[in-house]
Amino acid sequence: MMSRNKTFNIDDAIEQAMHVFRGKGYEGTSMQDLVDATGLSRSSIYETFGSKKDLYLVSLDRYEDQAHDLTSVLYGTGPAKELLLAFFDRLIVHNMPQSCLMVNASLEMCDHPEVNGRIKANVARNERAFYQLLTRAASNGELKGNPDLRALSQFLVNTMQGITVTAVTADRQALDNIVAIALHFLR
Amino acid sequence: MMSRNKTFNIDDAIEQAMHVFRGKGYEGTSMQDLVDATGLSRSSIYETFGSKKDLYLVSLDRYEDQAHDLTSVLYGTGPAKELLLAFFDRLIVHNMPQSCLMVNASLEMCDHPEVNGRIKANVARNERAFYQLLTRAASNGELKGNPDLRALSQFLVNTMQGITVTAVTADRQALDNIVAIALHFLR
DNA sequence: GTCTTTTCGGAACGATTGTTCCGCATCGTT
DNA sequence: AACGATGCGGAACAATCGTTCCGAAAAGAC
Repeated sequence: MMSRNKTFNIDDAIEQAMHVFRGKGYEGTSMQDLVDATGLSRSSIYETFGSKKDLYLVSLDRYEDQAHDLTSVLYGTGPAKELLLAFFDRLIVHNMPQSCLMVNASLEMCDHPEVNGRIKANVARNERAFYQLLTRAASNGELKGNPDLRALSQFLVNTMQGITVTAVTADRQALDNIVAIALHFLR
Repeated sequence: MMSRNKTFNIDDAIEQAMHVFRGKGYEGTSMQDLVDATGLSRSSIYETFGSKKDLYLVSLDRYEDQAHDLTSVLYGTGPAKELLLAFFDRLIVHNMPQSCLMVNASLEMCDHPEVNGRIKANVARNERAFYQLLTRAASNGELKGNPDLRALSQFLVNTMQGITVTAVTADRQALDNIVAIALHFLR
């Protein structure tokens, strides 16, 4: 016998919280920031999510969900080079205004086990996406030489993470230069 | 007619503060943390440095000074490949316990102009170090093809920054894989 | 030894932190 | 229509934040 329903949309609240965390980091975000951004009252936030950290974890999960849209490009059809260029283009656009929440979390919250697990899951998923693409590319003869595909996947993830940091200070041209060189292993 | 000298060593205090900031970030570090780490009283810290942020900026400068020791490897003599491998080895060792203060600052404090300027200076210095090495390597015929050395320098800086993020979750083997692939442009 | 200037520990500042709690408003249920 | 449970705004919580201030201790200058 429930009597009243929430007047706000939980998903919207998470979305707003995620943006704040992404922009200001965990420690840099205050509860007041979250109240302002979501439009909810403190009590509603605590009742719904439990704590600031819980809301942060939920925000990480939301971010991870949306990151799937980005990596989905890598599962497309066509030449590997085209797919990778499209992927990195989208990555750069995504990170030019403000950087990646996951990378942010890597540096700020790496010693919190719940956060660390999510980071590792994110990295592993990216690595798998690259690996899948590379095996296909290899069998199509799109790769120079006979590279270690697992190592190459790790290299591409590293390039990704570098770009989210580099994007803070560099201009678009520099980022494109970086991508072009990183993809030299392609025929 | 000065009457009394400081009983502490300012350089030591900066060193300790730098370690704290590196480990916990700017927002994550409290004044109490700095008091504990340096052994100074609050008043001494404020009298000597001005504010928490001022002490942070001084810590960044100290970090940058020490970073010179790392890049100095790139100015050595011998095959470019050896120098770069030695450089990345030292970079990895440096970043395995805890990540780079500059990269941390890039993500956490990028919108503070005084911080941003220092970050850009750090990136520019690294880029110059690579560029210098690459020009020498090019004239020695150590490079495959005829690459754009400026772009290649940017790529190496990006690889550096990626490694400081990747080092949080990856093991040593993965990092070595990444370096090996990143240096494929060498003959 | 006295004077004078600076250092520095620690108390205190107001502001803000994350969190809790209360009471009225709201709405599904009977 | 009355009940009863839930939602939620806002006041209040203790703790901690960065910062200031004051008084006693210290030490070079005379």
